[in-house]
Amino acid sequence: MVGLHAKVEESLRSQGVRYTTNRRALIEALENTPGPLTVEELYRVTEPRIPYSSIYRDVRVLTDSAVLTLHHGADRSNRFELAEWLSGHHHHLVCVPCMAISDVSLDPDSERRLAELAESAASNSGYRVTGHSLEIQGLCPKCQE
Amino acid sequence: MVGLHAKVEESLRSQGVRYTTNRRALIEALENTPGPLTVEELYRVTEPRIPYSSIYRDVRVLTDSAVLTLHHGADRSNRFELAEWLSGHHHHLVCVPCMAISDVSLDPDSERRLAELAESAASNSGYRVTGHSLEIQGLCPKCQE
DNA sequence: TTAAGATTTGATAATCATTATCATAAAACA
DNA sequence: TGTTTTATGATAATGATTATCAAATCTTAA
Repeated sequence: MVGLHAKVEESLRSQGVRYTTNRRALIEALENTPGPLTVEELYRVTEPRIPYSSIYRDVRVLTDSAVLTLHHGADRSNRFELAEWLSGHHHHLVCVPCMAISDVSLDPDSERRLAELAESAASNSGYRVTGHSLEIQGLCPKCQE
Repeated sequence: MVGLHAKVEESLRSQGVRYTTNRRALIEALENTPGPLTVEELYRVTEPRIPYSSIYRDVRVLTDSAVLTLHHGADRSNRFELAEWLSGHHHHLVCVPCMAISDVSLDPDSERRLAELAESAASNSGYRVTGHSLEIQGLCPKCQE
Protein backbone atom coordinates (compact mmCIF):
# COMPACT_ATOMS: atom_id res chain seq x y z
CA MET A 1 0.00 0.00 0.00
CA VAL A 2 1.45 3.25 -1.18
CA GLY A 3 1.59 6.07 1.39
CA LEU A 4 -0.97 8.81 1.51
CA HIS A 5 1.44 11.61 0.68
CA ALA A 6 2.79 9.75 -2.33
CA LYS A 7 -0.70 9.29 -3.69
CA VAL A 8 -1.57 12.92 -3.16
CA GLU A 9 1.67 14.13 -4.67
CA GLU A 10 1.25 11.90 -7.69
CA SER A 11 -2.31 13.07 -8.22
CA LEU A 12 -1.45 16.73 -7.87
CA ARG A 13 1.58 16.54 -10.12
CA SER A 14 -0.47 14.94 -12.85
CA GLN A 15 -2.62 18.06 -12.68
CA GLY A 16 0.30 20.49 -12.61
CA VAL A 17 -0.28 21.41 -8.96
CA ARG A 18 2.58 21.51 -6.46
CA TYR A 19 2.51 19.61 -3.21
CA THR A 20 3.94 22.28 -0.98
CA THR A 21 4.70 22.38 2.72
CA ASN A 22 1.44 24.09 3.58
CA ARG A 23 -0.63 21.67 1.60
CA ARG A 24 1.21 18.74 3.11
CA ALA A 25 0.48 20.08 6.59
CA LEU A 26 -3.20 20.34 5.80
CA ILE A 27 -3.32 16.78 4.49
CA GLU A 28 -1.51 15.58 7.60
CA ALA A 29 -3.96 17.36 9.85
CA LEU A 30 -6.85 15.66 8.11
CA GLU A 31 -5.12 12.32 8.17
CA ASN A 32 -4.77 12.55 11.95
CA THR A 33 -8.39 13.38 12.62
CA PRO A 34 -11.35 11.01 12.68
CA GLY A 35 -13.70 13.38 10.88
CA PRO A 36 -13.87 16.43 8.62
CA LEU A 37 -12.38 19.76 9.78
CA THR A 38 -13.38 23.38 9.34
CA VAL A 39 -10.96 26.02 8.11
CA GLU A 40 -10.76 27.39 11.62
CA GLU A 41 -9.90 23.97 13.02
CA LEU A 42 -7.23 23.55 10.37
CA TYR A 43 -5.83 26.92 11.38
CA ARG A 44 -5.61 25.93 15.04
CA VAL A 45 -4.22 22.46 14.43
CA THR A 46 -1.36 23.22 12.06
CA GLU A 47 2.06 24.10 13.32
CA PRO A 48 3.56 26.47 12.39
CA ARG A 49 0.53 28.61 11.73
CA ILE A 50 -0.71 28.96 8.17
CA PRO A 51 -2.51 32.24 7.47
CA TYR A 52 -6.21 32.00 6.79
CA SER A 53 -5.80 33.35 3.30
CA SER A 54 -3.50 30.47 2.45
CA ILE A 55 -5.67 27.83 4.09
CA TYR A 56 -8.71 29.03 2.20
CA ARG A 57 -6.78 29.05 -1.04
CA ASP A 58 -5.24 25.65 -0.44
CA VAL A 59 -8.38 23.81 0.58
CA ARG A 60 -9.97 25.20 -2.53
CA VAL A 61 -7.09 24.05 -4.72
CA LEU A 62 -7.12 20.64 -3.09
CA THR A 63 -10.87 20.34 -3.45
CA ASP A 64 -10.69 21.36 -7.10
CA SER A 65 -8.01 18.71 -7.53
CA ALA A 66 -10.29 16.08 -5.98
CA VAL A 67 -7.89 15.44 -3.12
CA LEU A 68 -10.33 16.86 -0.60
CA THR A 69 -14.08 16.94 -0.52
CA LEU A 70 -16.23 19.56 1.08
CA HIS A 71 -18.73 18.38 3.61
CA HIS A 72 -21.69 20.46 4.74
CA GLY A 73 -22.48 19.59 8.28
CA ALA A 74 -25.71 19.93 10.17
CA ASP A 75 -24.43 23.17 11.63
CA ARG A 76 -23.65 25.90 9.15
CA SER A 77 -19.97 25.14 8.88
CA ASN A 78 -18.07 23.88 5.89
CA ARG A 79 -15.77 21.00 6.67
CA PHE A 80 -13.08 19.39 4.56
CA GLU A 81 -11.99 15.79 4.50
CA LEU A 82 -9.83 13.50 2.43
CA ALA A 83 -11.59 12.31 -0.71
CA GLU A 84 -12.87 8.78 -0.56
CA TRP A 85 -10.30 7.48 -3.03
CA LEU A 86 -7.75 8.37 -0.32
CA SER A 87 -9.62 7.58 2.88
CA GLY A 88 -11.96 4.83 1.74
CA HIS A 89 -15.72 4.95 1.39
CA HIS A 90 -17.42 5.87 4.62
CA HIS A 91 -20.41 7.59 6.16
CA HIS A 92 -20.97 10.11 8.91
CA LEU A 93 -22.27 9.95 12.40
CA VAL A 94 -23.47 13.38 13.51
CA CYS A 95 -24.17 14.32 17.10
CA VAL A 96 -27.17 16.62 16.94
CA PRO A 97 -26.55 18.55 20.19
CA CYS A 98 -22.80 19.08 19.96
CA MET A 99 -22.30 18.91 16.17
CA ALA A 100 -19.38 16.51 16.38
CA ILE A 101 -18.93 14.40 13.29
CA SER A 102 -17.18 11.07 13.06
CA ASP A 103 -16.58 8.71 10.22
CA VAL A 104 -18.19 5.30 10.25
CA SER A 105 -17.85 2.40 7.84
CA LEU A 106 -20.32 -0.30 7.00
CA ASP A 107 -19.26 -3.88 6.63
CA PRO A 108 -19.08 -4.96 2.97
CA ASP A 109 -22.38 -6.76 3.08
CA SER A 110 -24.24 -3.80 4.56
CA GLU A 111 -22.52 -1.51 2.13
CA ARG A 112 -23.70 -3.62 -0.77
CA ARG A 113 -27.26 -3.54 0.51
CA LEU A 114 -27.07 0.21 0.95
CA ALA A 115 -25.88 0.62 -2.62
CA GLU A 116 -28.81 -1.48 -3.78
CA LEU A 117 -31.23 0.64 -1.76
CA ALA A 118 -29.82 3.77 -3.35
CA GLU A 119 -30.18 2.27 -6.81
CA SER A 120 -33.75 1.18 -6.27
CA ALA A 121 -34.73 4.48 -4.67
CA ALA A 122 -33.57 6.30 -7.77
CA SER A 123 -34.84 3.71 -10.21
CA ASN A 124 -37.87 5.56 -11.50
CA SER A 125 -36.47 9.05 -11.25
CA GLY A 126 -34.45 8.92 -14.44
CA TYR A 127 -31.26 9.60 -12.52
CA ARG A 128 -28.10 7.64 -13.17
CA VAL A 129 -26.66 6.92 -9.73
CA THR A 130 -22.95 7.54 -9.18
CA GLY A 131 -22.67 7.49 -5.40
CA HIS A 132 -24.39 7.76 -2.08
CA SER A 133 -23.76 8.91 1.45
CA LEU A 134 -25.58 8.04 4.63
CA GLU A 135 -25.76 10.54 7.45
CA ILE A 136 -26.75 9.06 10.79
CA GLN A 137 -28.00 11.53 13.37
CA GLY A 138 -27.84 10.77 17.05
CA LEU A 139 -26.34 11.56 20.42
CA CYS A 140 -22.71 10.93 21.11
CA PRO A 141 -21.78 9.25 24.40
CA LYS A 142 -21.07 12.56 26.12
CA CYS A 143 -24.36 14.13 25.10
CA GLN A 144 -26.35 11.17 26.42
CA GLU A 145 -25.35 11.89 30.02
CA MET B 1 -55.99 14.63 6.87
CA VAL B 2 -55.58 18.11 8.27
CA GLY B 3 -54.20 20.70 5.88
CA LEU B 4 -50.60 21.80 5.92
CA HIS B 5 -51.33 25.38 6.88
CA ALA B 6 -53.51 24.31 9.77
CA LYS B 7 -50.74 22.13 11.12
CA VAL B 8 -48.17 24.87 10.79
CA GLU B 9 -50.44 27.46 12.35
CA GLU B 10 -51.27 25.18 15.24
CA SER B 11 -47.61 24.41 15.86
CA LEU B 12 -46.54 28.03 15.69
CA ARG B 13 -49.32 29.26 17.93
CA SER B 14 -48.39 26.73 20.58
CA GLN B 15 -44.98 28.40 20.56
CA GLY B 16 -46.33 31.94 20.61
CA VAL B 17 -45.28 32.63 17.03
CA ARG B 18 -47.63 34.25 14.51
CA TYR B 19 -48.42 32.68 11.16
CA THR B 20 -48.26 35.81 9.07
CA THR B 21 -48.77 36.44 5.36
CA ASN B 22 -45.05 36.36 4.63
CA ARG B 23 -44.53 33.13 6.49
CA ARG B 24 -47.53 31.56 4.82
CA ALA B 25 -46.15 32.52 1.41
CA LEU B 26 -42.83 30.87 2.23
CA ILE B 27 -44.52 27.67 3.36
CA GLU B 28 -46.60 27.66 0.20
CA ALA B 29 -43.54 28.10 -1.97
CA LEU B 30 -41.91 25.12 -0.31
CA GLU B 31 -45.09 23.08 -0.54
CA ASN B 32 -45.18 23.61 -4.31
CA THR B 33 -41.58 22.57 -4.92
CA PRO B 34 -40.19 19.04 -5.11
CA GLY B 35 -37.02 19.87 -3.20
CA PRO B 36 -35.43 22.34 -0.77
CA LEU B 37 -35.04 26.00 -1.76
CA THR B 38 -32.41 28.65 -1.14
CA VAL B 39 -33.23 32.08 0.23
CA GLU B 40 -32.62 33.52 -3.21
CA GLU B 41 -35.02 31.05 -4.79
CA LEU B 42 -37.63 31.88 -2.17
CA TYR B 43 -37.15 35.54 -3.00
CA ARG B 44 -37.74 34.95 -6.69
CA VAL B 45 -40.66 32.60 -6.27
CA THR B 46 -42.84 34.56 -3.87
CA GLU B 47 -45.37 37.07 -5.08
CA PRO B 48 -45.51 39.83 -4.04
CA ARG B 49 -41.83 40.17 -3.26
CA ILE B 50 -40.68 39.70 0.31
CA PRO B 51 -37.51 41.62 1.19
CA TYR B 52 -34.44 39.55 1.86
CA SER B 53 -34.22 40.76 5.42
CA SER B 54 -37.67 39.39 6.09
CA ILE B 55 -37.04 36.10 4.34
CA TYR B 56 -33.86 35.54 6.28
CA ARG B 57 -35.61 36.37 9.53
CA ASP B 58 -38.61 34.22 8.76
CA VAL B 59 -36.78 31.10 7.64
CA ARG B 60 -34.79 31.40 10.83
CA VAL B 61 -37.91 31.72 12.93
CA LEU B 62 -39.53 28.81 11.13
CA THR B 63 -36.44 26.68 11.49
CA ASP B 64 -36.18 27.49 15.18
CA SER B 65 -39.83 26.50 15.47
CA ALA B 66 -39.11 23.16 13.78
CA VAL B 67 -41.45 23.92 10.89
CA LEU B 68 -38.54 24.06 8.44
CA THR B 69 -35.25 22.29 8.38
CA LEU B 70 -32.02 23.54 6.92
CA HIS B 71 -30.39 21.39 4.32
CA HIS B 72 -26.76 21.77 3.31
CA GLY B 73 -26.42 20.79 -0.28
CA ALA B 74 -23.40 19.60 -2.17
CA ASP B 75 -22.87 23.11 -3.44
CA ARG B 76 -22.25 25.77 -0.84
CA SER B 77 -25.83 26.88 -0.61
CA ASN B 78 -28.17 26.59 2.34
CA ARG B 79 -31.57 25.28 1.41
CA PHE B 80 -34.75 25.12 3.44
CA GLU B 81 -37.48 22.52 3.31
CA LEU B 82 -40.56 21.52 5.26
CA ALA B 83 -39.70 19.49 8.32
CA GLU B 84 -40.31 15.79 8.00
CA TRP B 85 -43.27 15.83 10.39
CA LEU B 86 -44.96 17.97 7.74
CA SER B 87 -43.65 16.51 4.51
CA GLY B 88 -43.00 12.91 5.51
CA HIS B 89 -39.67 11.13 5.83
CA HIS B 90 -37.68 11.25 2.63
CA HIS B 91 -34.21 11.35 1.15
CA HIS B 92 -32.42 13.41 -1.47
CA LEU B 93 -31.34 12.80 -4.98
CA VAL B 94 -28.57 15.22 -5.93
CA CYS B 95 -27.46 15.90 -9.47
CA VAL B 96 -23.72 16.41 -9.24
CA PRO B 97 -23.25 18.57 -12.37
CA CYS B 98 -26.26 20.86 -12.04
CA MET B 99 -26.82 20.73 -8.26
CA ALA B 100 -30.55 20.12 -8.56
CA ILE B 101 -32.01 18.34 -5.58
CA SER B 102 -35.19 16.33 -5.50
CA ASP B 103 -36.91 14.42 -2.78
CA VAL B 104 -37.21 10.68 -3.02
CA SER B 105 -38.97 8.22 -0.76
CA LEU B 106 -38.17 4.62 -0.08
CA ASP B 107 -40.85 1.99 0.10
CA PRO B 108 -41.60 0.94 3.69
CA ASP B 109 -39.60 -2.24 3.45
CA SER B 110 -36.50 -0.49 2.12
CA GLU B 111 -36.91 2.21 4.68
CA ARG B 112 -36.97 -0.34 7.46
CA ARG B 113 -33.81 -1.97 6.12
CA LEU B 114 -32.13 1.40 5.88
CA ALA B 115 -32.99 2.17 9.48
CA GLU B 116 -31.49 -1.16 10.49
CA LEU B 117 -28.33 -0.39 8.56
CA ALA B 118 -28.02 2.94 10.31
CA GLU B 119 -28.49 1.27 13.67
CA SER B 120 -25.92 -1.39 13.03
CA ALA B 121 -23.40 1.07 11.59
CA ALA B 122 -23.56 3.07 14.80
CA SER B 123 -23.77 0.06 17.07
CA ASN B 124 -20.26 0.11 18.44
CA SER B 125 -19.75 3.86 18.39
CA GLY B 126 -21.63 4.56 21.60
CA TYR B 127 -24.03 6.82 19.75
CA ARG B 128 -27.75 6.66 20.34
CA VAL B 129 -29.32 6.93 16.89
CA THR B 130 -32.22 9.32 16.43
CA GLY B 131 -32.44 9.60 12.66
CA HIS B 132 -30.77 9.14 9.33
CA SER B 133 -30.70 10.62 5.88
CA LEU B 134 -29.51 9.12 2.64
CA GLU B 135 -28.07 11.32 -0.06
CA ILE B 136 -27.91 9.73 -3.48
CA GLN B 137 -25.57 11.37 -5.96
CA GLY B 138 -26.02 11.00 -9.66
CA LEU B 139 -26.90 12.60 -12.96
CA CYS B 140 -30.37 13.88 -13.62
CA PRO B 141 -31.98 13.06 -16.98
CA LYS B 142 -30.92 16.38 -18.52
CA CYS B 143 -27.29 16.05 -17.47
CA GLN B 144 -27.02 12.58 -18.97
CA GLU B 145 -27.47 13.90 -22.51
C1' DT C 1 24.37 26.77 -11.81
C1' DT C 2 22.03 30.07 -13.37
C1' DA C 3 18.41 32.68 -15.62
C1' DA C 4 13.76 32.67 -17.09
C1' DG C 5 9.24 31.24 -16.35
C1' DA C 6 5.66 29.42 -13.57
C1' DT C 7 3.40 28.75 -9.25
C1' DT C 8 2.76 29.76 -4.41
C1' DT C 9 2.67 32.65 -0.49
C1' DG C 10 1.02 36.08 2.82
C1' DA C 11 -0.83 40.60 3.62
C1' DT C 12 -4.60 43.14 2.59
C1' DA C 13 -8.75 44.65 0.36
C1' DA C 14 -13.11 43.42 -1.56
C1' DT C 15 -17.22 40.63 -1.83
C1' DC C 16 -21.10 37.96 -0.53
C1' DA C 17 -24.35 35.79 2.51
C1' DT C 18 -26.30 36.38 6.72
C1' DT C 19 -27.53 38.71 10.96
C1' DA C 20 -28.47 42.82 13.93
C1' DT C 21 -30.68 47.23 14.67
C1' DC C 22 -34.48 50.15 14.99
C1' DA C 23 -38.36 52.94 13.87
C1' DT C 24 -42.88 51.87 12.09
C1' DA C 25 -46.86 48.87 11.43
C1' DA C 26 -49.86 45.22 12.47
C1' DA C 27 -51.94 42.00 15.47
C1' DA C 28 -53.46 40.35 20.04
C1' DC C 29 -55.30 41.42 24.21
C1' DA C 30 -57.34 43.72 28.20
C1' DT D 1 -60.18 51.88 22.70
C1' DG D 2 -55.79 51.77 24.56
C1' DT D 3 -51.95 48.98 25.65
C1' DT D 4 -48.70 45.48 24.87
C1' DT D 5 -46.54 42.28 22.03
C1' DT D 6 -44.80 40.75 17.80
C1' DA D 7 -43.66 41.41 12.88
C1' DT D 8 -41.99 44.20 9.08
C1' DG D 9 -38.73 46.47 6.00
C1' DA D 10 -34.90 49.57 5.37
C1' DT D 11 -30.38 49.87 6.48
C1' DA D 12 -26.07 48.99 8.82
C1' DA D 13 -22.94 45.64 10.65
C1' DT D 14 -20.83 41.24 10.81
C1' DG D 15 -18.38 37.17 9.44
C1' DA D 16 -16.84 33.91 6.20
C1' DT D 17 -14.83 33.51 1.91
C1' DT D 18 -12.58 35.12 -2.23
C1' DA D 19 -9.68 38.34 -5.06
C1' DT D 20 -5.53 41.03 -5.67
C1' DC D 21 -0.73 41.64 -6.03
C1' DA D 22 4.09 42.09 -4.92
C1' DA D 23 7.52 39.10 -3.05
C1' DA D 24 9.21 34.47 -2.46
C1' DT D 25 9.84 29.82 -3.99
C1' DC D 26 10.10 26.12 -7.07
C1' DT D 27 10.96 24.13 -12.04
C1' DT D 28 12.92 23.89 -16.09
C1' DA D 29 16.16 24.43 -19.58
C1' DA D 30 20.24 26.24 -21.29
